[in-house]
Amino acid sequence: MTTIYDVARRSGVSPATVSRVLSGRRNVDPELSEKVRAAVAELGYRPNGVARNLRRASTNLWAVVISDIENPFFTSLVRGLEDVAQTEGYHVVLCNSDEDPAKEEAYASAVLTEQMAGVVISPTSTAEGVALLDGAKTPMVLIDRRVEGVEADTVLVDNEHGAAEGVKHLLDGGYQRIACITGPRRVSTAMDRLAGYRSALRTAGIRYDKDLVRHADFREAGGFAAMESLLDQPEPPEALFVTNNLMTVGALECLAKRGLRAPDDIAVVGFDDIPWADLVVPSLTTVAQPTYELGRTAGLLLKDRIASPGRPPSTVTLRTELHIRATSAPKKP
Amino acid sequence: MTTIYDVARRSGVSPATVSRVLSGRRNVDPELSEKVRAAVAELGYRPNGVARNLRRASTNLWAVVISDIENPFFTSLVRGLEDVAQTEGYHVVLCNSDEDPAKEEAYASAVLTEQMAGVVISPTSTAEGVALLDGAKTPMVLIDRRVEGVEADTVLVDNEHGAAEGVKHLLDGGYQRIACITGPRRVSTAMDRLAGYRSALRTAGIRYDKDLVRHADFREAGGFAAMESLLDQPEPPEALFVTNNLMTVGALECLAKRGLRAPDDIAVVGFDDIPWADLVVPSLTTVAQPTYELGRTAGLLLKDRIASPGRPPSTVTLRTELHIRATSAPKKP
DNA sequence: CTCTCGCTGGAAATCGATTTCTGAGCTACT
DNA sequence: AGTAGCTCAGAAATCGATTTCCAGCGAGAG
Repeated sequence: MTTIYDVARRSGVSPATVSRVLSGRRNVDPELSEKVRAAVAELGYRPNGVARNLRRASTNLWAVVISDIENPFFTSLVRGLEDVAQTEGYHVVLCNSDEDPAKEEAYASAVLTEQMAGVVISPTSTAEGVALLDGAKTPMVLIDRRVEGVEADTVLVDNEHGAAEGVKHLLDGGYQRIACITGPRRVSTAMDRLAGYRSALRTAGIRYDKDLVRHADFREAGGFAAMESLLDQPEPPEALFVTNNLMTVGALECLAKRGLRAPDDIAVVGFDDIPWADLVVPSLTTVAQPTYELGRTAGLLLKDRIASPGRPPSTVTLRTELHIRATSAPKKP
Repeated sequence: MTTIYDVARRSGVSPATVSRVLSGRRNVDPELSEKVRAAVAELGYRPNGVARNLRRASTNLWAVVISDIENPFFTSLVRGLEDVAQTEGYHVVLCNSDEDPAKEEAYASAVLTEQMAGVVISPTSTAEGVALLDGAKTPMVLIDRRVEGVEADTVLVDNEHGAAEGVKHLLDGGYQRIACITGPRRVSTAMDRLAGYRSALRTAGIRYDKDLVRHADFREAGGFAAMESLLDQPEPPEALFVTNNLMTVGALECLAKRGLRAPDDIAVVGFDDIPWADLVVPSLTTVAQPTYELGRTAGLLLKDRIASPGRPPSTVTLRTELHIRATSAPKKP
């Protein structure tokens, strides 16, 4: 391993000068500068980033803590974040928490010991990791979910409005008995989207019926089970609103298993787009989140937070977009 | 920031002893040990990972260099890798190369300056990054593609066999004029899968017709264009084999645009599974790669390579699996 | 009883780059 | 001419943990 001392010796200057030439932070005699560059090239010198990090007391790493990179919602988000990171000179460390508070905390702990420059995190329900990071004043951006009692930059989508729009679309199609499968009560997105569902019903003058609502776990199996339970009722719903992509898939699988079809047997609108939704037949109507933008915005906020740690936290709320496709076709008379 | 010296002072021992207690690499008097632990707890001490990395001359970071995390093939692979990394105490740094040799090289360079412990890489066609890493003797696992002239651990799937199986399935269904859309000539997977296509035809006694073959870029737009060009021929094909997922989607979009349907107008088999393929109607027949296993295997190889850098490189070849669905239904008489 | 071996704890060196401090040399102004 | 002020190069301190080296002590063998 060639060090800065080797380069210094070779070019007949001090290590300090080599450092100054390479970082360009101070004027150096062009002649010496040239010698240093030559020595660097000859020796194939490459600075040791770890040593630099130690001295500078910071790294160029960002962590992104999400529940599962296999969920398309997160992969696109991570892509947006990575694009920002790359242009800003950071690298992204991928952390799958699987919604497990213990894993989240382990990653948060790693963020601290490895002195990472910042974190973008989608908190688990208990958010212990968030508390740890918040206490350590690590630059942090919350994404997708709010956390009570934590003041941090946050990027959200307008869940309530998006959900209301999706449900209103079903109402406009003539559906009245609309069921809702949402997530755990402790997760802000689940509650916000449920609120949107309720507000759309209220606006349409339809009474809220709690027998048409299920709280599941945001996973495929949970969506499947919730759908079964809804269909097993004496009077099953004629339309369905599901508050995330995995549960939507679970619900659709349940329908397929029972030989039911959307929209003829039951109309469906799902939150979160799915990849290549246009190719699916019948194609799925979704409340699409701007996932790439979510990640990109988080990256920009994180960059700003690192640049000026003192400024008050801001919350950015992005709009969802209703993608009307086949599963929500108007009710036939 | 509390350091090991603070802990040492507080517990009345030397920093060396604190280090020994925390790393557990040498026997320490239980009484001192207890004092140290108490001081650690009181001060909320957390070791500085960067300092440790400098002294140990290694980090606990793995880089995974892929073309695009938004491609489901890679997201599942990355997930498999990350699971191994986590159990082995490493973190995964995500690097999207976008098939751009310059980006690949920039990431390879970062791997070296940041002293990362290892790399899993899906090489771009020119593989300059791979050459750089290979020259620096960085522990490295090649994934998905072979690289001429580089001796490194490699994880592949049996592309030729998988492709042949997919094409044979079409032949068995009574299709004869089978087209193939494959990738760039410089990419090993494109050529291996094309070879599988040819060998299946040969086995069936069908002459290879180069007018039925297109080389595209492994992207959606390329698949779309290739499909157009195939359909615009005087005698269009009656079945199609596409060698990756994005080009398959492009080809299907082209069919949809022209009002053609699979399998009635043209039967389709695609390489790479797509998420929730079962929900798509008509569902797509695919030659599925064990993507999660690919990533997991790469992780295990990398771990072994780091543990024993001297041992000869090995290549692991995993099997593909033909998922027969609707788009390849047998030809109707 | 003495010598050696083994075990433990502390002092100090070490990893490699950055940065502060110091001093030399030069300019410019009084 | 003398001095204040400036620029720039080098010496040395620094970041924080690890690890080598050494000293002291106790046990066991000869």
